[in-house]
Amino acid sequence: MTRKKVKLAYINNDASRKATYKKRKKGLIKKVSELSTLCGVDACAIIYSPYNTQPEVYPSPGGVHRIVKKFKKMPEIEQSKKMMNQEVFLKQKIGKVSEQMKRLKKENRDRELNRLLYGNLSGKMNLQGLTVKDLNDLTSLIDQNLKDINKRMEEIAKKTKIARMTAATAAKVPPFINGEVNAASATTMAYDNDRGRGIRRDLNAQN
Amino acid sequence: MTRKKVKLAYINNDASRKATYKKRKKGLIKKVSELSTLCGVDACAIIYSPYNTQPEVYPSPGGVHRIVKKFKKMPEIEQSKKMMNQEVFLKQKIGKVSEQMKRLKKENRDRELNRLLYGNLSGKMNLQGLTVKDLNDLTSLIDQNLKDINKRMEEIAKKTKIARMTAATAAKVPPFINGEVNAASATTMAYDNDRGRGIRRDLNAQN
DNA sequence: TACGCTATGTATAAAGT
DNA sequence: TACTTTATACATAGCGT
Repeated sequence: MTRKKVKLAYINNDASRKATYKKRKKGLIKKVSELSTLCGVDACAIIYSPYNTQPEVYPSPGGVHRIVKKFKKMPEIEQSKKMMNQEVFLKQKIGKVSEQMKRLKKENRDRELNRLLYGNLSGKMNLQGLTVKDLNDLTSLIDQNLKDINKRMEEIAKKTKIARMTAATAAKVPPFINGEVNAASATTMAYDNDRGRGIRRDLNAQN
Repeated sequence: MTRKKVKLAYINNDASRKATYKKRKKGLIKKVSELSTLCGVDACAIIYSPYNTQPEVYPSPGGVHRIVKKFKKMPEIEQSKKMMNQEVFLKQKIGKVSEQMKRLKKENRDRELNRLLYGNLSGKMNLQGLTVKDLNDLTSLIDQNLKDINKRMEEIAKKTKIARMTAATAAKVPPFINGEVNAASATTMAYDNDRGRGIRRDLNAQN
């Protein structure tokens, strides 16, 4: 069966178009009806099609007249205010999608940095190809990772109830359970094993 | 997360109702827009809600006016003809559901008869509790089963390419591959092993 | 031509942030 | 409160009858 992804455009094939019309009109009317019921709002729909001489409406001709009357009472200028029309609808949609794209780009970049970090953990990192921003972000990333690690360590320490362990066993753990390790010290820890500290000072100066 | 099944009734919780309204209104407008595009029809929707002083419409105030105007031109009597309104919509729905129930009942009955048939294949069938209709249906069922079996046999015979088999092996198969076995002979075959043939004549007489 | 089926796409109820 | 996420319910395209 393998259903296609619906090209949002006029359907050229007459039979398909009619079939789609029938199905979607039914679905649409159901939706209007549900919205009215669930949210207790006044809503109507009018659909003109070549398949019926009369328009198909919801909720009923009378109901449509009542709602339309209410609509007509407003001056046109008022009607245009804060109203959902095609243009606004599309613009909002575009805005949302742009936002999402931005997020995705950021996510991608973060992943890339992570890959860089973990891919080089055991060897020496090659920082030559990175921009200043990349390096700063990498620094933040390391900080965040260390914070996460320490947090996790504390959780595990609590859960396993270190206090009840023998002195000999507990002795192996202390470095990780002595209270919280803040961001500054975490960074220091990271750069103590690298040439990074000097670089970071430069970067901070540029910010 | 486990989404509930949507009780089609007014949502009492204010926050939920508003959330649902926003989502569904958006979905509804999208649907109207899609119907217009895909099928090239004139359609509009007007929604009044307590969340906006102005009604929310599709496609635009101007477009709505145009469509509404067209609608208002018709005499009310004409509008009621062949039009989709709430009542017709519900009646059609009820009709469809009734049809489906009918089908399901039939399906259930068929299954029951099948169970009866196969559950008694090796022993003697107890036909005492059955109605005349049950017996007739059971007869049809047996016919159908035999037809299916013969059809399947032929398919298998073709697939395994009997012609290429040795004469010794092929000799075991002939009874099932000698052309098509029609309904009448299938029935005969079935009843040759049973007292059923007599019963069937009686039943046919009653029909 | 219209209707039923079913795999797949889409809408959305809840819960999280 | 509004936006995002996730699991599920719901709508429906393409087929077959």
